[in-house]
Amino acid sequence: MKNTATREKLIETGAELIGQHGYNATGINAVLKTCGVPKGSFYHYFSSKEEFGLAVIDQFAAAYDAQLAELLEDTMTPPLERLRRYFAAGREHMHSCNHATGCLIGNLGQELSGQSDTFRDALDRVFQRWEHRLVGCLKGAQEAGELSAALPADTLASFILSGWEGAILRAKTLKSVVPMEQFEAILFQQVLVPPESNVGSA
Amino acid sequence: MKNTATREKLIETGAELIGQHGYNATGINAVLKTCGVPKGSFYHYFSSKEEFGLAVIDQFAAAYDAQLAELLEDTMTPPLERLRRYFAAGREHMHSCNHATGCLIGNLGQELSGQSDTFRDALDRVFQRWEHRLVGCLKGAQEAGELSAALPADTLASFILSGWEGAILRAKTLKSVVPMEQFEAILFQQVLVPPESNVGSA
DNA sequence: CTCATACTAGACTGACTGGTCTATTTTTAA
DNA sequence: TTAAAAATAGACCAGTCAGTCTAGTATGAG
Repeated sequence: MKNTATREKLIETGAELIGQHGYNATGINAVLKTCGVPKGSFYHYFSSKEEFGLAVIDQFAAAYDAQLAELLEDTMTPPLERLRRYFAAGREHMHSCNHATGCLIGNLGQELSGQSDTFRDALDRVFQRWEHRLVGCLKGAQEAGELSAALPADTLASFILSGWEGAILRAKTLKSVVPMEQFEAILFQQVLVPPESNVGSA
Repeated sequence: MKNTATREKLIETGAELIGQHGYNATGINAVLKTCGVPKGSFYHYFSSKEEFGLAVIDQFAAAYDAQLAELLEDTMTPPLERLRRYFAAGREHMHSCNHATGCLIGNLGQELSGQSDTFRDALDRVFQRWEHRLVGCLKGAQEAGELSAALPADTLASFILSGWEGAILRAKTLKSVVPMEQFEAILFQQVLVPPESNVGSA
């Protein structure tokens, strides 16, 4: 029987520290000290820091995707309202980490995608799954008549994901969720508009 | 007379390496080896790596702001066309660095704003100057009747900056400028619209 | 019980980190 | 001409890094 508890503890601690300080700035020794695991165990479960980092990404992606599915596929709620709840959850998370962590995948994408193709591929897959969830929600909104069908859902999803990630970045440097609120405001006012409406008219 | 050539060479090399690998992953020795400057000179000009990093940011911000002013305040060109040129320049730069570097300020904002308030402040000031240039251009567009005056220019500028930074991040992880193109497409189709137009109607 | 495997434990290694130190050369000003 | 200041030069330091190594303990199968 495999003891996965230690492995999970390492990954959990790693996600926390890497989220706070980034991948390069997080030493293995710091992870070990934080969760009280000896080095021998670490290299029993992971062959290298890179493999560990990938495991952290995988674990985070799985948990995040589950949360995303729950929020964006909640059929009891109108599609655009699900999106609003998703944004609200993001803002809350930003508050709860004192505007310091932001989005682990976004952080690592910025830090590592120019450094290692293995990491870049892993992170890109996460982004694409994420985008795919958005596409589903947006198509639902179009079918429900909440959203103009004139805009292709996949382009829209890419637009939203980019904007949201950028807003998180700005929120980090500003130490305020205002950029996230501004992004959401204009997004719903100008982009996620019902069919045949006259938006933005002066 | 101060010999600023060596200092500038250090900053230039630093900007390049930090842009490629990030701040933490760029060692001082690597910078020195790349530009052939001995360590004694480095610590003659900079008291620490942090001060060096801030100098790199300052230098980059000044150069970037100058370029921004040239593009966005070119009165021979209609305001929204200036913005399109700015986006085109960004895409070209993304190509020219093989989708690896992206935006130095965005990279460092992601990497360092949770790590050091000094860095965070410096980077935030750059973002704000940048945003201010956008506000000017957007107000110009509103005055020229190219853009609905219903949307506050500062909220719009924040929206654009966030979206653009996020699109750059996505472009890095995807190794493709498509996210930047998608952002621009929807931005001009839905957000930067003339007064009283019926956009997005199905 | 016995033996192999899973796991824990942490001292240790070589490479590299940011930073210090002393010495030397070049430049400037008087 | 000379002395101070600016700048170059790189050996060196303590600390940290990812990763290795050996040893010991727990566990489960037969």
